[in-house]
Amino acid sequence: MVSLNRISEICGVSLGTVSKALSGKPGVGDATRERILSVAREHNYRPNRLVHAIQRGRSMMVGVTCSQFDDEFAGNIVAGMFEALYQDHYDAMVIQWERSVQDGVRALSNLAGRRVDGILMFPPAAYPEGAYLDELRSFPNPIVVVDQTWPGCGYDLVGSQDVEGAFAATEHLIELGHRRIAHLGFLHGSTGRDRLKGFQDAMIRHGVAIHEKWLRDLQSYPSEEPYALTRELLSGPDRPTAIMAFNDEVALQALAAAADLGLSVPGDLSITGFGDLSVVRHVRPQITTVTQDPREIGRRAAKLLIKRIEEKHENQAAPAAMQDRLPARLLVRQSTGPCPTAT
Amino acid sequence: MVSLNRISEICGVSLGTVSKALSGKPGVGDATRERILSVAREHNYRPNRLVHAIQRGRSMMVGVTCSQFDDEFAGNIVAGMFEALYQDHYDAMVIQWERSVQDGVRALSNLAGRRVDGILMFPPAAYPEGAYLDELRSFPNPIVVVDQTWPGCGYDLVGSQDVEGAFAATEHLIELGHRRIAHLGFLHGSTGRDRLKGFQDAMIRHGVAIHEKWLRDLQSYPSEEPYALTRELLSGPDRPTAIMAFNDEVALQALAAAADLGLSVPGDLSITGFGDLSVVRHVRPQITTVTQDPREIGRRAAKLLIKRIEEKHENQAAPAAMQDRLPARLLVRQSTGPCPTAT
DNA sequence: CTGAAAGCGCTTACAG
DNA sequence: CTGAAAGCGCTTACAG
Repeated sequence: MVSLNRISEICGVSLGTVSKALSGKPGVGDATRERILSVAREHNYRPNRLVHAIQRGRSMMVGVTCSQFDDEFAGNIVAGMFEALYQDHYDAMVIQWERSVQDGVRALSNLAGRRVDGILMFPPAAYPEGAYLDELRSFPNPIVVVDQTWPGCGYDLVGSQDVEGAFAATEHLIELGHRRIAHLGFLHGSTGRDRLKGFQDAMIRHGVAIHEKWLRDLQSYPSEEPYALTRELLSGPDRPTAIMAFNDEVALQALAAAADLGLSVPGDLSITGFGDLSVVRHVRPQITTVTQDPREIGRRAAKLLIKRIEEKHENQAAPAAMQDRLPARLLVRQSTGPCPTAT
Repeated sequence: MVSLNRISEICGVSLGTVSKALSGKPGVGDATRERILSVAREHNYRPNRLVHAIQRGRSMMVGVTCSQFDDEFAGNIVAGMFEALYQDHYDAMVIQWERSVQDGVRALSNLAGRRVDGILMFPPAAYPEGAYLDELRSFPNPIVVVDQTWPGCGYDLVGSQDVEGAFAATEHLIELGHRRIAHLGFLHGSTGRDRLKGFQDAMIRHGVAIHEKWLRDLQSYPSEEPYALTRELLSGPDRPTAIMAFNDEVALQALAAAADLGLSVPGDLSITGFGDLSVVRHVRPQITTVTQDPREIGRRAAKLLIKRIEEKHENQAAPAAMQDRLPARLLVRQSTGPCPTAT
């Protein structure tokens, strides 16, 4: 790539003149400007944005850490982030979280070394600890956490109303007459714990007994574990009539397990998911679920981060961390139905 | 973030000495080095990698353009890329392709402005044209295209053996006795055209007639169109006994359409997918499909790009563009079975 | 209108 | 062992 210097040589003018001409600043003769512009075009000159970043002390680059892209939810969050970042002329440097946790210090210090103006963090269930967390805390610019948080996190969060969504799903099952409701949860993460809380709240509110034996906690996820746990749950003599699953993918596996056991859904068993992935519409029965708006979560997180960056640049005092949780609404489809009459 | 300059002030030594001390170069007294290191640590100093990039003429950053992250296939490709990039100490700047095509010149010129050392391109079906393609051609560094290509592309490609995979799937249906085989294709993209070719090759090889009326071309994808097209295909008096779908998501919708029409799969209808997404294992019947290895595709693409970058840096002549296509194997599951006896 | 100089944050020969 | 200077690719006051 040609440099300004090279162009100034070619045109026989000084560096400063070329700079002014190319950035459209006044104070350059028309003929000179024309000549410079045409030479620049001919050589395909692009101003080096790394230099801008150094000079201004702002890279206009944001770090995005994400544990996995391979599902629709994460993908849409990231897509929403990109949308908002692009609008405000920020670029995104992406690092994969698993890696960054494993080899955390290097990945994070990379981000600091590149002088990113902030970090959008989509954390995995295994939240950061130890040296990694120290490195994170030493990062000098704003951080916004997305979807999931952890004890003592202290950063801004944009996520979903997990408690409320789970409450609505549970209430729906109760209103259908179900009393024997299992919960297939994922308690390693804050969203899973929130959803369990929504479940418990609804059960208590409606005076329905919670049976420990029907409460499960996924240990490794994603995996085939939800399928196995569901089979186990449904194989005993004393089985639940409804299962509230941590999310759509878990619900999908629960559905498969029910099918393999010859149980009809929703005839024998009702199942709810969480997230409204497109796949739950393409499956029969279509799964009753709770909507989330990952795209909007991503957008809002990026906008909030940009706001924090601006605030910091104007030397405003850092405001207290906030939580922005988007509504999660119940979407009734085909996988839930009236409780089968007890035998 | 403190600068070297600031640290040299604090320590009362020159810039050069600080630089040498922090980068572990010889020629600094032990006491001085200790003092500098401790001050740097205390102030959380991170060398500014943007400066390195300018000085070396290498940013150690690669641009990744991707149309969508919201599916497992794309997500794993990107994950594979990150894995290989990280190993060789490259970072990734990611831009979303839809955006970059729409507003193409800005996004690409961004990449050039950031001086990325190369581009990993995961193109959408709507391949680049016009001003965008011009901008792409003017990009001075290596480019590797992934999964899908376009007429006159001219860049290295890492993808799958789409023709062979589709051939195997079709042959499988033929061997099950099917003769009335529909193809739900997506001919806007090269992968779709390749899969159609594999289909045609197998049909011709086995002397099975291809019926135009059972050949469909999805216009908008992703969408609900596959569902609608399948219903149409299956509703006439003269319906196929097997459908070969462009990919797993299309197959999933075909399965839903069949279920809604009361057709049993594979009793009345056989369906094949392509891609081996995890969801096709969690659905009943599990879908017969063709495996792809997106993670390895991503890894290889990144490695190839890095190789090209090194070659270029050693002033080697640019080698001819190559295609690296990974095996796509047939995976028989539950959605394909013997052709029902004609009535 | 044009140029020379300082500076952003570094590294790397080269003096002392 | 330590420092001063040049240079990477720019921008921005400030002279002329």
